[in-house]
Amino acid sequence: MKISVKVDYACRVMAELARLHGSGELAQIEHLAKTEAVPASFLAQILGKLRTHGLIVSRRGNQGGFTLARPPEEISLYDILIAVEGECLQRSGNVAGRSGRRMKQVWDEVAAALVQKTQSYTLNQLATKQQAEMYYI
Amino acid sequence: MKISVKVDYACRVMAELARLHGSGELAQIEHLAKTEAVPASFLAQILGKLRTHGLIVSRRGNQGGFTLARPPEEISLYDILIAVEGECLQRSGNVAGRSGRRMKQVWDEVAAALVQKTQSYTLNQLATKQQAEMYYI
DNA sequence: TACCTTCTTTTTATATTTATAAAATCATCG
DNA sequence: CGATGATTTTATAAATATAAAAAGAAGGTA
Repeated sequence: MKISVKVDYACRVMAELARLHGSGELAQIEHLAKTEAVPASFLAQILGKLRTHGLIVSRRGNQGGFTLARPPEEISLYDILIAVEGECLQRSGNVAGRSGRRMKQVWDEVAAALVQKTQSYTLNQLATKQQAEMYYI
Repeated sequence: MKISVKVDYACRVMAELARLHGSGELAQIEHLAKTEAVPASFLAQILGKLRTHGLIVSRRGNQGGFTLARPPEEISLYDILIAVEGECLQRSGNVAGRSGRRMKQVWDEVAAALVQKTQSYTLNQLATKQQAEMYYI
């Protein structure tokens, strides 16, 4: 029940892509890695996930790079979570013992609350402009 | 962002302790392990955490065992989470890059929602009586 | 066509966490 | 004292997270 570095990286990079959205230019891995302080090699894998889940599109070759597949307001924090981690608040255990069933019920309700909360954040809320020049390394 | 087997075990065992609460008898590891289908040796460590965090009390020796430190309605799902896992929805990463600060803000808000939700469940809600005889192994 | 750029995929490596087990030790009761 | 049962310590297998690198594919340009 922790937020992995990976999913945090993914969100930061998506926020940067949101800032660049509309300019018509593609962002390259190198740029994203620099501005969001993410290891480039790790980022390549993360972008792969985001792409296969349809959140971003890519183009190879000269002037290639990445851009959002949809407008920022149509991509939620939840979408990113699912793309990078699969289901959120999944139970690894099985339903056993006297309280197994009831606990599953409870976990499902807690998970539902989390889903609702994360769906309420969209990329344009994450990509605030005023922090565009503030780096914290 | 997964629910670990460990914390699920902890909750199930606490639910069973809640059912036994008030009878004046202590529950032994062996009993808890059986009725909630938890490996006994693993359970010993989990009970240790619950004990050092003040959720349960124990007595050694003959007729020893465990019991809740407070009435079931004063112990929440959140209390168990903290005891077994430490902070909930902690970020493992650091605050870096153009979006680092903003993302931390967002994660904190999401975490707050989760805290509120888990605090709303207390042990007497988890330990439903009607399932007392229903085993799912 | 040749070449360069940039994404894409795969492989490999390491560190950390998770889940489990077992053994040794300590406390308490009768 | 001796049996019982909690407590602590240690070990370890497996999974996961994080990271780096290399080989491969695609697109654009000279």
